[in-house]
Amino acid sequence: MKLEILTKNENREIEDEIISKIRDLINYKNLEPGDKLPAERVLSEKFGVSRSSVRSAIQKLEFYGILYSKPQSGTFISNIGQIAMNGMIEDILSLGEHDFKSLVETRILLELKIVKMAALRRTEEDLERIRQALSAYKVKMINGEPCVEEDLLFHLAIASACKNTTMNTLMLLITPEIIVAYQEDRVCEGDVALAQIKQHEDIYMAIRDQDPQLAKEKMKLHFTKLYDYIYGENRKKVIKG
Amino acid sequence: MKLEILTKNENREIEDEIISKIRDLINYKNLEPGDKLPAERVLSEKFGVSRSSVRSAIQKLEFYGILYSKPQSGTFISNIGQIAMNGMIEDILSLGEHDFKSLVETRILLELKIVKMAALRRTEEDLERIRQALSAYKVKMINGEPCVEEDLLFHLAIASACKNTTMNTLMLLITPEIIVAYQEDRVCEGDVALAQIKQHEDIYMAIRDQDPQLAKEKMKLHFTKLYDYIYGENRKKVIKG
DNA sequence: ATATCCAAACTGGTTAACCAATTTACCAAA
DNA sequence: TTTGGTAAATTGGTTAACCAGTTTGGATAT
Repeated sequence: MKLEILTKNENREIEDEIISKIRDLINYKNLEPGDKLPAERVLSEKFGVSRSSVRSAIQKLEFYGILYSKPQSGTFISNIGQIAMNGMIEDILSLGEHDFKSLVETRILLELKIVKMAALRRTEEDLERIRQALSAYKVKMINGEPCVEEDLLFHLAIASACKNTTMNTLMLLITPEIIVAYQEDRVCEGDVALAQIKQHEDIYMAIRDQDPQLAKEKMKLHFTKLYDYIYGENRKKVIKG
Repeated sequence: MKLEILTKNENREIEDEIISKIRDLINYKNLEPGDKLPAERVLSEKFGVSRSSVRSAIQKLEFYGILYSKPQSGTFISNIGQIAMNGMIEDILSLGEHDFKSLVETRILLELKIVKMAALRRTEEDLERIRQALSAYKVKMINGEPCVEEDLLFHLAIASACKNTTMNTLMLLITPEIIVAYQEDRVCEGDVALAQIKQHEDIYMAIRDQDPQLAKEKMKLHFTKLYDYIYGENRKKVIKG
């Protein structure tokens, strides 16, 4: 277990080091957007690392849109300026794990917007999918079983209905971390369970009726509860009041 | 060029197909969170694809938090339930490129929140970084040079100051696409340039004075201009009025 | 002098062999 | 039966060889 962390850190450090070296190379050689990076083999030799390490570093920069690779041709610098590139690489290097508070803050921000858009743009298929997710959630909830997954699936179904590809992707990205953070089998009981179900049903009905403002209000209500749970007294296994 | 697209599509299709097969395998074998996936070699043979293809698919699922790999041990299913996993994989498979409108919508949503948080939490170092970005932006702007990069660096500096790791990461993710979409060398002239600079300065000063509400207002002003530019008449190379 | 063409070198992508660490299975000793 | 240790098998990660296009540079014909 300890080793795993070490390995990950090591790998990360190696990857980041290569990224840093690539940045230095671009700066030193004054490469501009569209210019070709040295070949992977050359870089691996110059940096004294394996070619696959270089490749993984390049792929990461490619993912962030800073580089792009053309097969049988080379790797090129994207059409963003040198200054912007430097700043972004610095940010990429310095970004670490997400703290739970920032995750929840972001989720709330996203979903208050998403639910409005979903209310306006949802199709019948979206509605049916949301309804099914809600149904699965209710079953678990009533039986007193853990239902974090079903809860978040409900919200993901809404995100899918909002027809904003970017926001949907971002929700997909941050959702797993939230699920894991919640994973300790938290359940609700009695009145609270019923209240939670009602909140979800209210959201669903607002979307069904295509009332964006009401949907946002109901989502806000849903989140005030969540906010209390996050920032309130120490987290409890069972919410009773 | 055509080939590049084909190659990418092909790759993507292969990767998605493998992801789909992995999902089916998990469902068929009823694997639960924490269970170990078959070894990469086994999967590559079973699916009739190369091991590196399996690896890239696994890495993608790892990025989305659905799987995690332990060196010399195996690949395991993350601590999210089977139902949630299935829904998320379906979403991942269906998500494509981001349309420009959704990118801008998301950016605006994020930044209106970010700028408030930045005003509250910025350190002196953050402020200095923002100031420098603003300075670089002004120089280009006054000289009538393209300054999209400097503009977005200014905004990224603000994002970095908001101290929300998740939002900062998301900004880093969506920013390059925006830059590229804007890249056609757009410049402002005369009064418009001065107005743009003033908008930025207003935002900077609000952050400096730690006035979140004012910062948000100024950012909103900045974005109404942007919104017009996006949704208004056909995009122009030079904004004059 | 210029345009055309072809082969050799170079490219990123792919495949297969290799490595070190971990897990597993088994056997001997208590 | 339980325990300890050891060696073989299995793992994800790494490296090196290979492949199919692309680019390039110069030889050749016009």
